[in-house]
Amino acid sequence: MRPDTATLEAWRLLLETHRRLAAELDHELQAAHDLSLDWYDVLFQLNEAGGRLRMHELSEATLFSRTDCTRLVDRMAVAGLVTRQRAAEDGRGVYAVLTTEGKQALRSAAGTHLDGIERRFGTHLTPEEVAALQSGLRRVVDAPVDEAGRGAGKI
Amino acid sequence: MRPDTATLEAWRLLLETHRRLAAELDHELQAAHDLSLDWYDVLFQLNEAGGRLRMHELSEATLFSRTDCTRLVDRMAVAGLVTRQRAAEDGRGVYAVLTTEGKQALRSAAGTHLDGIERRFGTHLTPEEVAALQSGLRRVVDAPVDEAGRGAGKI
DNA sequence: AGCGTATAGTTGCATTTGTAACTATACGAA
DNA sequence: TTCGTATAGTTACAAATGCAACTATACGCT
Repeated sequence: MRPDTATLEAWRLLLETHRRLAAELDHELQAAHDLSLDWYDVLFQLNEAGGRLRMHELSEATLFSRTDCTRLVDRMAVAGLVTRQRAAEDGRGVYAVLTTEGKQALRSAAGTHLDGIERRFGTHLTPEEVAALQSGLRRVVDAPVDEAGRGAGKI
Repeated sequence: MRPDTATLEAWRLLLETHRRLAAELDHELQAAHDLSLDWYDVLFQLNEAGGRLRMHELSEATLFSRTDCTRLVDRMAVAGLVTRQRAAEDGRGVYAVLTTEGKQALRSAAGTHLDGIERRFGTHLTPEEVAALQSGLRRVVDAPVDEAGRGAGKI
């Protein structure tokens, strides 16, 4: 089945919105706080989780690959924003832990970032549009990954 | 000004939708047609433009940097999907030109790709949600880049 | 206990990307 | 005409990425 033109345009706009805004927000954050959007995301997710996450949980939360997380945490540890902590209950495991410095970095960057989101995104949308985005994209994201249906067609 | 929680969630969902679907669509296209999403986008934009574009126009259309376009066209030329053509009217300029092979690659990949978009995106959305996405994101994307307003606050 | 398999995380290598510098052509003013 | 500046595109080098291989620990079964 093919998408109608409205759906296709919606998808293209989503791509374009992402590319533009992600780049702008990233530069903004970088300029103001020496923080990439990726780093911000890591800090944010760790904070949401109460300050620490196992590497694989961080990977799930951020949607970065496990490899990416290893290296992201490497660099952020050098910058003093996180530390590694061996998991006591699982000899294989490692926690990525938010440091005080990391928490501060997040707090001070959050202002800039949230402003940026509102200014570039929020202000242009009506409440109805926001609601539609939320409900629609929620369903898209929650949909099972659909390994089948590749060439199967309908029953 | 700060975004309310609904706006923020909408933004996070947009990010997540993009990450998930872009990765899946990319893999799907790669598996079925040896074509990355980036290459598809280049082919698509060239085709939309009637078969050829100046490098900087391609860059605008695809939102890739000029550097990226140079290298993208390099590789796609090796693969035979596009050619370079010096611009007669401007000695500095170069056209990226879709080859017959490129056109065919696009045609055959389009089926897979459009199916993928419908299956992972379109089917999960109501017509109202699609309309809201279209109108809302259109406004977001068309908004002027707003160099000011950084710390200016309201008048 | 001992073996086979699964999971956690890291690392090596080839590829890709981003930034800034570089070459070449065009354009506008003196 | 010639100089200064802007634009088009490419390239060099450092940094980041993806994939597959690798190490270490855990878990289940006999």
